[in-house]
Amino acid sequence: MTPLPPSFYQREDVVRIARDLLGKLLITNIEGKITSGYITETEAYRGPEDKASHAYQMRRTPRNESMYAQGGVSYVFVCYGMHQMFNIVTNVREVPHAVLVRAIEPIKGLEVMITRRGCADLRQLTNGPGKLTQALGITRMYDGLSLASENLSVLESGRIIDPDQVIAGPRVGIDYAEEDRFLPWRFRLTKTAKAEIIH
DNA sequence: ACACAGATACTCT
DNA sequence: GAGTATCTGTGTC
Repeated sequence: MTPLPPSFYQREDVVRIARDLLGKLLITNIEGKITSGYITETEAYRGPEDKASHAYQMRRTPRNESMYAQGGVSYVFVCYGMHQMFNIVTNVREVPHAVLVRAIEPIKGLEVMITRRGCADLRQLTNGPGKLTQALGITRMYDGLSLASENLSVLESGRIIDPDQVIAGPRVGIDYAEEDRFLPWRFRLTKTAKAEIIH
C-alpha cells in the first residue's frame, strides 16, 4: 500500500476530498509502535469563506499556520486544552482548506491503542476525533508533517466506497458558524460499510 | 471535545 | 423486547 499522492490532496474541492478520504488507511509509527485504522468519518473545512473554519477570512495564527501549507500535510490542534484534533490539509499553498478526521475503524496495534486510551471497548476506541488521536499517539508534535512520512501517513487502501455507503450531514460542534453550520460537509460510512471494510 | 443520562427511533430475533 | 443508534441536554478541563 502506498501513500496517497500530492495530486489527491491538492485538488480544489475539499468537500470532495473529505468524501474520498473515507476508506483510506491512516497509520502511525510513534515510539516504535505501529497503529492504524480505516477512515470512517470526516468533515470538510473550506478556509476563508467557511465560518466554521479556523482560517475563516484568512485568519492566520501560530496555531493554524499549517492550514496554509500545501495539501498533504497534517494540521493538529488542541481543543479544550486536552483533546488533539487531526486534520488533513488540502489544496495548494496559501489556500487554507482542511479535512477533520472524526473517526476510524481500528485495524493494527489494537493492544497499543487500548493501552493509550485506557479503554478496552473496541467500539469506543476510535469513534471520535479526540479518541482516535489518543489511540494513534498523534499530538501537536506531529503538526505540519507530510502525510507520507515515517511517523504518520495516509495510505491507499484499495477499498472502493459506493455512494450509497456514505451518509452526508451537517458538521458537529460548530454551532457558532451561523448559516454555515447547516452545510452537509460531514461524511461517514454506514454501519454495514464499516463492517465490510475490516474484512 | 468527552462522559453520561434520558428520550426517541430503528432493527433484529 | 432487547440491542443499537441518534439527538438533546447537563456537566467537565
